[in-house]
Amino acid sequence: MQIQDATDFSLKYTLESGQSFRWNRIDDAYYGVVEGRILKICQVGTTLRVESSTTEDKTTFVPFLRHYLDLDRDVPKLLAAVDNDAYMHRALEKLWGMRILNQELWETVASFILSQNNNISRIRGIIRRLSERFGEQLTFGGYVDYSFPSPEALGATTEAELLACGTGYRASYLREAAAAVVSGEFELTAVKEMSYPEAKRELMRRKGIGEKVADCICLFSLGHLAALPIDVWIKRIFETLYLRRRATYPEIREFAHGYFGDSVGYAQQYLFHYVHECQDWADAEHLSLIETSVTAAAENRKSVAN
DNA sequence: TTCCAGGAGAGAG
DNA sequence: CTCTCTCATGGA
Repeated sequence: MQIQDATDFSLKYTLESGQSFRWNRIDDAYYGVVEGRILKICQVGTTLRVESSTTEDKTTFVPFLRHYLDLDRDVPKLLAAVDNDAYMHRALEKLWGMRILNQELWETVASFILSQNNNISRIRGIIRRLSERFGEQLTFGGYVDYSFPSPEALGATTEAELLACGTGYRASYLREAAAAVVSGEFELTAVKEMSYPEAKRELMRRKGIGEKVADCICLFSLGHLAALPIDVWIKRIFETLYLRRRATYPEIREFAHGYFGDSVGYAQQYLFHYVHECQDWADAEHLSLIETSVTAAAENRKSVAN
């Protein structure tokens, strides 16, 4: 199966930017588990070659994939709207084509509950062990992986079993969220229909889901591009580059929304991954990129909006 | 060995 | 509202 028109798309940056924890690169192909099947995806130019471990109906599989990879959104247009300064411009150039995935809701809820006060490589390890232990085995040629565990599977475990997978103190958060989904108290299908503020508020009713994790779920699963997950890196980025002072989370949120607008979630993802790819992200040369343009860019945005 | 990581909850002020 | 302390884990 192929998608021929993957223009302005980078499989590498999309799958390696810390929004999904389930992809592995082997040579030039990416292997991952998406909603109960193993996918192998390979990008050559603007063509994506996709293979699945299960038999797929092309009429539904292609739209499913396009939505997962956010290929049906006019991302270049939206990125133009956040291209406000020379620093952001450099991030956009380096990571051009990175898109924000639309991932399955339960897996995203569970994954980002596990992400708190944790690092990406360790989150990946926890999710792999949970899937091995509580998911179902999938095979694709010689490649073996496991589906993400259902709410039923995780809700029925003990915290000791979750701890054995390395979840740490987040075990109770995960188990309780899973049990709430099973009982019907936590309605994921309803959350999908909600606006961004409603969905965020509903998600934050769960123990272990605060503002940052709720924003990750809204952005990486529900397609709410106004969501702005502020982790230690995003805080550091805005304090160092844009505000040039220590700032509270509400201050950062207010500035970022005013500066980048409705697609601040996309802007955030480019900045987040750029500083992870680039050790000298805050050297004098980089700092000068914003100094010269932040004021003008803010004025420009305001005049465009009016 | 200490520090850090896509933080959140509980408590105090 | 803001600040602080704690939480389990393992790689750097």
